Amino acid sequence: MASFKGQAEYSVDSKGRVAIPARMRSALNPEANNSFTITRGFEQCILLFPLDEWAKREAEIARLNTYRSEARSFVRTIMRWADEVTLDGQGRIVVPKSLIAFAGLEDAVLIIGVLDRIEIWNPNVFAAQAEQEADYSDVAERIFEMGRDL
Amino acid sequence: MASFKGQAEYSVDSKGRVAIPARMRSALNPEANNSFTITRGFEQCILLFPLDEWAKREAEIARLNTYRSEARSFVRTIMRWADEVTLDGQGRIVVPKSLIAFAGLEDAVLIIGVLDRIEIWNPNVFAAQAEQEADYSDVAERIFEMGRDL
DNA sequence: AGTCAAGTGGGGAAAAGTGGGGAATATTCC
DNA sequence: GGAATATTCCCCACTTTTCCCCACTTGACT
Repeated sequence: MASFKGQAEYSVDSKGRVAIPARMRSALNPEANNSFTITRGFEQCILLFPLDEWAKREAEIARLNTYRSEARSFVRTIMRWADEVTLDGQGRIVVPKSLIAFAGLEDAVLIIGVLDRIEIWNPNVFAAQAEQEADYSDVAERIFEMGRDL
Repeated sequence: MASFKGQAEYSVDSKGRVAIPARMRSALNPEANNSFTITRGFEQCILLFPLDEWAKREAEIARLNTYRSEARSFVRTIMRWADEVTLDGQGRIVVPKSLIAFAGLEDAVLIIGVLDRIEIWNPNVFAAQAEQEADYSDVAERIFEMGRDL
């Protein structure tokens, strides 16, 4: 599995292009074919899954029981926003307009590596919602304790 | 497991480079590949985990169910600050700007070996927070009492 | 005194990020 | 259907940052 990490603040140009940090590009498997499935997150942000990683997710989704109305709605929402994007020669992707609007992107974006996915945020939106989250030490302590147990 | 110990006061140069003490470098496993995952600590300091050590922690994190909102925020918070750094030919690492800012690093740094990790502090920040801590012997007493009760 | 290892500083080549032009392709509108 | 317009894609150019290498200093040990 790709292991994205780190953060960067980059710009969105007038054509809706966003550069993907070189660190994260080099974490891609060759099977991803320099491409991502781009979709909306549960929070107000954009998600990028390498193509190979997305294939696994899609398989999971396909297994859901679509005789249940809830499941149908869930699958519909996920797939409705999903699109495929490929890196250009400069290591950038073009973000679909609908997703730019959804995430409220303006000039600058915050790009975060989150293990199997890359998240793209409007920095202001991120700051606003990060405030509501639990304190870092509460969160981190649990993880680092876990490590110690191994 | 690597076992770091001791302390040193080194400098940060204009390029954000910090030398890692030779003692600590020689404590690295070959599997660490002369690389660390660098991240923020609970306190206002920077943590370095040898790559092999970090891999264990990351495996734990990857097991979390990211369809749960709490887990998502948890993983995002951890991975956002994490980055991979490698020793250069002179035994130094480049500290990411966001972490320099977080830890408030200036010209000098205090480097402390703490078992499985290395901590990097602004010496002034360290002194200030050390003052607030309870007396060393009181702390020791409590910690080891706890252990005995388990 | 000489050698060696360790820490420090800087120069230059290479890579990364940013912006824009223009051909090819789609889309819209008469 | 065809012209006009818009969009997409690929390429080139510029600036900044990163990375790799070399050189100097200091202190320990022989």
